[in-house]
Amino acid sequence: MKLEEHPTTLPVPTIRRYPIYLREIREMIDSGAHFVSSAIIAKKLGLDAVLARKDLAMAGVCGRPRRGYPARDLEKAIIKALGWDNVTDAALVGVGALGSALLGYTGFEEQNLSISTAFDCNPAIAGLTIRNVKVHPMEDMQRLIKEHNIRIGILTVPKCAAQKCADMLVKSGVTGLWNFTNIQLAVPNGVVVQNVDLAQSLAVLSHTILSR
Amino acid sequence: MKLEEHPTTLPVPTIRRYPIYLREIREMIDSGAHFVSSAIIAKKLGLDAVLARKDLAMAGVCGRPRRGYPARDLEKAIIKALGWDNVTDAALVGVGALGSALLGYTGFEEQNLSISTAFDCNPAIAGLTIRNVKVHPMEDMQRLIKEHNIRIGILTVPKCAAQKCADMLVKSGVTGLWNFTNIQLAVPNGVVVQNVDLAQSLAVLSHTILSR
DNA sequence: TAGATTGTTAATCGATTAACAATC
DNA sequence: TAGATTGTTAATCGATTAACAATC
Repeated sequence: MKLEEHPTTLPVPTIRRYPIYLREIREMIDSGAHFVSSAIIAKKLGLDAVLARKDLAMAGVCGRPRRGYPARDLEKAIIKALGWDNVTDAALVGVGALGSALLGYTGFEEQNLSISTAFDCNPAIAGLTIRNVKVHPMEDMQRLIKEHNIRIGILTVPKCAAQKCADMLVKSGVTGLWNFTNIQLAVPNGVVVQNVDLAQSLAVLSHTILSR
Repeated sequence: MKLEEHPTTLPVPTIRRYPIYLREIREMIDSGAHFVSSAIIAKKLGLDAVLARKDLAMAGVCGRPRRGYPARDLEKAIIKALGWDNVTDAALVGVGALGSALLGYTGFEEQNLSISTAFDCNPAIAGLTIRNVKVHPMEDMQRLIKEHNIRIGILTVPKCAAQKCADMLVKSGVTGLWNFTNIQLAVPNGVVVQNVDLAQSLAVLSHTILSR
């Protein structure tokens, strides 16, 4: 009988809370804490303490009664669970306003994400260096993605180009797509798509304002 | 006994799917459809047909056996449920790279959101007109937000300024904050905060790639 | 009519919360 | 020791899915 090779899949809600815990834990470490308790973290984040405790337990770190969890270990465990323990190289396609903003965003260091390569079909843009990242023509995609062993493709192209660019990225070998367009992408099995859809977020905001 | 004045609160997962249904329905209307069925919509979006049917039912539109739902009515009902039937004016604070990108994003028309005013504390930026929106100094916030009856504040400032700007927006009278910073904002009761946290989205993507 | 579709009611599933024992 | 905290087990809650009746 073969053992499970892959790490266990955690519940999506838990995964979504991990980056928030992570920030909090890091902040506490920075202010000198060696142990952090679920109660304090939960309070700061407005969550139930039991929920936080369960989430943290899933990262595989044991806490100590009266003390809490060892801060560094917890930090490392969460980073590991998210796959943020090594630098992940990503390629961004579509260097428009949003694409440039993402290229210049320094916050991705927190996630060990490095947008090392960018592509644009506009010959006036390809060739430029935007925010320290060189923009390449689409023809070079397959070669560069293989060369740099890039796993994640970031889609910041106009709607109409989205599926075509997704296809190119997949063909070049990326296994994850971070989709900032509003298109429902079709991808082969084994490729993961994560959509960032501002309309969904705004919908919750507007509806909540409305029904208050 | 007093009747409930506010529209019923719908489940958040349903609300988050509404913009996706809306796009699909609009597309079908554009291609001449007068009726749309839950089965077809669900198939296109990769959802269960019963789920789509329940979601659509919550918008309050009755479908007809063998036909489906009247497309226009359904469109209107969803728009209404989201509060997108009238233009909502929003103010954006922090005209950096992300702020500018949002100012220039044409997709908000779909949601009837108009970012009509922007603010920046940098005197080199305040006074400029960026992507057709005039940027004002922070001192003018309270006056302008009241004058234009602005309900939503969009926060695209650096971390360190986030809470202070949120306070100013709330003081000026906005009831909803669309928070693009990674800070956990503290707001008084009655003010709604919706966070757009890329780290959460990336966490799901990285973890899913990892555990595949 | 037959069959596609809606609408409703019940069952399942998973996440959150509650209760409480264990430990330092 | 007393009390704060973790960890576990059970209960609750809500969303999704399944089963099936109603309708055109």
